[in-house]
Amino acid sequence: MTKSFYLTTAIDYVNGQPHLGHAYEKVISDVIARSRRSLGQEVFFLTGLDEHGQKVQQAAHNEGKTPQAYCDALALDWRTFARELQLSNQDFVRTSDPRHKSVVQAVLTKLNNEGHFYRSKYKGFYSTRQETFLTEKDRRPDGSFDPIYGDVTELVEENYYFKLKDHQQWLIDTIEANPEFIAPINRRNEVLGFLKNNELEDLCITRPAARLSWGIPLPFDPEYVTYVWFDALVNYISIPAAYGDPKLITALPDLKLDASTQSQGLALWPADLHVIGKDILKFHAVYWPIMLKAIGLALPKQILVHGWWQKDGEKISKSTGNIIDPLAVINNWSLDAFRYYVTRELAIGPDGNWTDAGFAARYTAELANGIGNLLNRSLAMLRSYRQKVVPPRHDELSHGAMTTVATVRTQLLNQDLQGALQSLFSLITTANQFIDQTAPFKLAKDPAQAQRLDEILYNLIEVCRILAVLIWPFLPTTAEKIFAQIGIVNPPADFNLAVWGGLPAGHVTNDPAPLFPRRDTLSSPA
RNA sequence: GCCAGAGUAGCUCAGGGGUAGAGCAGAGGACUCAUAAGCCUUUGGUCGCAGGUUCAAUUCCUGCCUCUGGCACCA
Repeated sequence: MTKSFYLTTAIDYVNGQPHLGHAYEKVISDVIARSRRSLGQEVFFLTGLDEHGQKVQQAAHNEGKTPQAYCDALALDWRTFARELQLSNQDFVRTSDPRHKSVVQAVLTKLNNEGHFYRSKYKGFYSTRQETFLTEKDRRPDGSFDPIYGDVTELVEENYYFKLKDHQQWLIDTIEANPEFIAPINRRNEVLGFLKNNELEDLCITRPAARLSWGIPLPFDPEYVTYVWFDALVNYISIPAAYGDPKLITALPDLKLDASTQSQGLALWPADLHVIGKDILKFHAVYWPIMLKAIGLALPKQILVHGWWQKDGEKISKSTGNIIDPLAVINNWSLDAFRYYVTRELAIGPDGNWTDAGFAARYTAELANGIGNLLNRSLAMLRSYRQKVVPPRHDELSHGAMTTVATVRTQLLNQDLQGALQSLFSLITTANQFIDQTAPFKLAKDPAQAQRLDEILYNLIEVCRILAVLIWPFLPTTAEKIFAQIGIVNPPADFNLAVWGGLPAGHVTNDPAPLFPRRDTLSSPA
């Protein structure tokens, strides 16, 4: 079986409801997944939830639920959210899944047997009320701890540690030898700078089950559960293992799995892309590669780090109330408008700034007046002048269109989603200029110009058809609507359709209908 | 505090030793197929501040100011 393009999102921690940051990461990942599929690759797109830990245990307790029941309820919301975003994920992992737990335990068993762990004592200040250790940073200027922590006592706790330290130089060498491993480049420099200027400390990988019961028990010491690293990060390999990826079956020979899914033998690992936020870069660029090396697995091809959103130039925060509810935006403006704004507004990497005015401006200028109006005027002219029948093929805009197609292809393969949208819209401008220069509405008044009018109309409809194919990974519903209006039955989900001349003479289109109705028109009384 | 990066048109940003660029916003115009859309033209800048190197600096160097990111909690 040939290896699929395997991409993942971060798995989100289930305390609370999904917000713009979650939606953003999932949408850009989905666009990448759809792009690769359109370009002919098999794709496995994974997203999911991180469910263990103190906060969830506490929140469940407060609601009088078991942690599992609490997570089950929230997981439903998050799956619904994924559907609302039209994510094309193949699976949805939850860290409380038995299939995930068994992989985590197999990993822990293997690394323990091979001497990657040791026990050690940690002495620190412990807040019983918050059930957490405090650090020097938690002290107030006078040296005391904030009363919210209650009684703070010095406590000694024994835990398991993973030997990170030994692999520091290897990691530096690996990152330097693989320039693509961390993108964008400034994030790579950040990691290298950190690794060269600091000595790694070994990683504490457990919590005593006595104070954190909602976790995965260590197979070799039931007094402990594994802490976040060997739980959440492992999701990236636990799902491939569940589908019987031979690389994982070999690396984890003691793993017992569900035979029905395992028999599929999907070839997924190594991941081609981990899409993450900048806040979890260290875990993915430092801990995870070393964990994989210890397990005996290849590293992912690339870690793609995106930025955060601000609103009106300020940090998004619930307390100040400047929040964006993605579902409200989707209900108000349509899913495709949301997907368009977040992919078009910024490149993957820098922080973005959400403004309602900017959103409305892009909607009107680019979606309604841009792609929507081009399709509308092209189909309207074909209807008026040729009774919706496509004339014989003509190639006047072919060269420009094919140049755009080639550029977009390269940009999609480089995950340059913003650039691809910009390229695609330049073709819209070209087509609008073409209409202006050739003035088909004038030619229509002169029967002697019938052939020239045919030529122009063919070029316009064909450009619209190609635009639908190019835009499908970003705006799947819109692309399908364009095809439907042109009267094409097959889906626009295949990049190979973006070849000039695909529209046959004599084809009959449907009637035009606005793809993105102008909002000012909508809201004004008739 | 330490380590990076950035300050260029109203906004978002590109560029780079020799007449400052794009998109959007603003202004004007010709048209009418279209969602009053589209097209053409066009106004805006001491290129953060102060020095230095150079025939020539927005670009290179130094200092300063401001902002952002990282310095192991958090999409």
